[in-house]
Amino acid sequence: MVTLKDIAERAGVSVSLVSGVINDSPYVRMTEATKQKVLDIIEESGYVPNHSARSLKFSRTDVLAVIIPHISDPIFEGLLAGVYAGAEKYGYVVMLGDARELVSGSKLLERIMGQGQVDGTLIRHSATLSNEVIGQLAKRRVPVVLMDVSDTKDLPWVGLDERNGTARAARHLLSLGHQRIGFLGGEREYPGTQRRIEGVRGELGKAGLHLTDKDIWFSHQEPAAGYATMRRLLESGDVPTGLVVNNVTTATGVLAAVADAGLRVPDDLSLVAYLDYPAAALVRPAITTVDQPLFDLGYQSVELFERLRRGEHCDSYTIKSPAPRLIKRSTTRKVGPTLVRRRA
Amino acid sequence: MVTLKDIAERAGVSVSLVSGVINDSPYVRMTEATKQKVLDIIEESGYVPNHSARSLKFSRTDVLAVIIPHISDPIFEGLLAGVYAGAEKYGYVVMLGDARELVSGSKLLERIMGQGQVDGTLIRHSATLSNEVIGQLAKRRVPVVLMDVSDTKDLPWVGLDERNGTARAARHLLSLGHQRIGFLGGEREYPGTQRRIEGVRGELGKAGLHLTDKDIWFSHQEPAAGYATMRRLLESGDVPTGLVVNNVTTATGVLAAVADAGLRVPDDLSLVAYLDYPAAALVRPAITTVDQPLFDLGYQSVELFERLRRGEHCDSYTIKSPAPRLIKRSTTRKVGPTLVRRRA
DNA sequence: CTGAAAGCGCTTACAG
DNA sequence: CTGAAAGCGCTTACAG
Repeated sequence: MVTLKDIAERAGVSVSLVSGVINDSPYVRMTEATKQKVLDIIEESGYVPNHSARSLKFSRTDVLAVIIPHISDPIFEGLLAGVYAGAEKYGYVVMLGDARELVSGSKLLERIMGQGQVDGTLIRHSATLSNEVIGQLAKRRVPVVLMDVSDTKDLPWVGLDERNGTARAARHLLSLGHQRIGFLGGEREYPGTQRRIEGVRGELGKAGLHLTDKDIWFSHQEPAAGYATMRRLLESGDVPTGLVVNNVTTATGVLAAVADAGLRVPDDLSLVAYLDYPAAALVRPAITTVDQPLFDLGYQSVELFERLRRGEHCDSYTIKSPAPRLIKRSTTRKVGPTLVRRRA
Repeated sequence: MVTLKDIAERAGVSVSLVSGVINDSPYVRMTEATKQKVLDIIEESGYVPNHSARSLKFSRTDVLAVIIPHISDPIFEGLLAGVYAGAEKYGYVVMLGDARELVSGSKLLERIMGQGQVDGTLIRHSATLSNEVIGQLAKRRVPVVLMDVSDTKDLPWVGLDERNGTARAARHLLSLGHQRIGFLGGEREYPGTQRRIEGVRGELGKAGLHLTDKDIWFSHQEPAAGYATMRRLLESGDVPTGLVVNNVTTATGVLAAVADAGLRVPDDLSLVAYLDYPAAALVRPAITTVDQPLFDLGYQSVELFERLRRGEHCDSYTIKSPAPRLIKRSTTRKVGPTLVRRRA
């Protein structure tokens, strides 16, 4: 391996001189000629500074750990794109981890908790992640930011306007004449779920309607869980005409369950999914969704992290703009004759 | 930050002694009592060795860079699970990168190419990744392994039995009476695509049939690309009765295009997708797929990497077992009357 | 304008 | 059985 020392020898100068040219250090001065000579030798030898040595010197690793509930869930694509963009901007490389891997004794946790391995951690909170782990992280020397609204006072966070998001979904259903609207999806323990339910409840309240407990169906996020939950809902025999599903990933399973029951969307049931991703437009029926600025969430989380890291004081906050946007596709329609007949 | 020196002082011993107990070094001996005392102090002080310092000393980082064409594509879920499992086994943490980020000048490339930043790189080859980048990587000091069959002699690889995989798909269609079978998906420049086409072609050949060039439709992998390509196929007015789609992700878009054209799957067109993921069972119609051992591919790639890293000689190879497995769901059926009528 | 030295936190032969 | 010293590759005040 070629080192600074090698370059210095080949150039006939001292190592500090070489280090100086690499870092454009104001402390070390040199003639333009020697600088160029050193640069040429670096170029031809393919020298790259040893990163571990710099890490040790500066106690910074330039790696940012990013934990999300489920790596391969396409719902996180936008979020990750934002995180990667922010990371690139500030010179970080991201170490992506699955929350399910973040358990006691795992290498991942060890690394994140250890010293000198990562400069900080961004976490998309989820029910998968125990409060114990969160608590441990909060005690770390390096910043941890939650990419999610949170009830924790210990950790800084940036979140989406969840209430407004599901309220937007409910409003759409209401405008289509739906009077009985249910909520399906989300884990009960997850703080975001409560806010999403409140969003629907609040909107129904304005219309003089109610979201009753029996119309709330908690569910894990995977399509298979959505399928199973929707099946139970259907078997209960007491089905709302409109459904706010949290979230698109879950919705694909929900749609399959409806189809298997011989019901049609949107003729027999209208459905709007909270959160959007491109594939929602490419299933049939295409899913009506509420789009939220997930890219911004990722990007701004890195920004917040960076400020924290520089010792600036930062408050947690909710991204209010752009506001949640309804994307009308094909899973919602006016409460119509088919439905009425069926329910009669 | 608490260091080795701090621990040594608190325990009243030398730093080498402390280092010795941490690493169970055979060079440094101590009484059971002092060992326990040191261990207690480490415990109570929450000391964790500085990773950068160890990296510098051992010139190893314990991080493995893993590059895939598209981070959020669920098709890679199994592959990643295998990689993560292997990484955990050998004590690596993974730095996941998107091939689309791996461009000249990016932090990601810089890190992967640099020294002392990663111990090696696993790459899922793709058309996205230029040969130039691959070439640069091949020159690196640290091992690079391709998680894919490849034509490169420069880089070690482990791959799937692509030919046999698509042959299995074609065989299924043939057994259902399909006589004209097309291939849709994959990028022309990607070596795997050629093998997949050969798989279909070979199987048709055995049945005395042909895969003509006009029944081969290249496409990018995203659903939207599958949609656009299928649309063009449909507009050509000359549609096969059976289609092998490469791969499931693309297939979701293909199915939407078929639905939008007012055609039904499998009544008007049978479709089998190459490669499987759980969500394929949770769309309607559920997609008939050919499952391949993607987890094994990821896991074994780490194994190969590890052996390489230890200086052992390793040949590239194709995973033949378990053999590709057909998962019959709802996108294929016998060439039937509907189809005949339509084509008449 | 340039070089020698100390130090980041660790490990490991070596001397006592 | 235990400690002092050198060294991994780098950067940065400091002395010349």
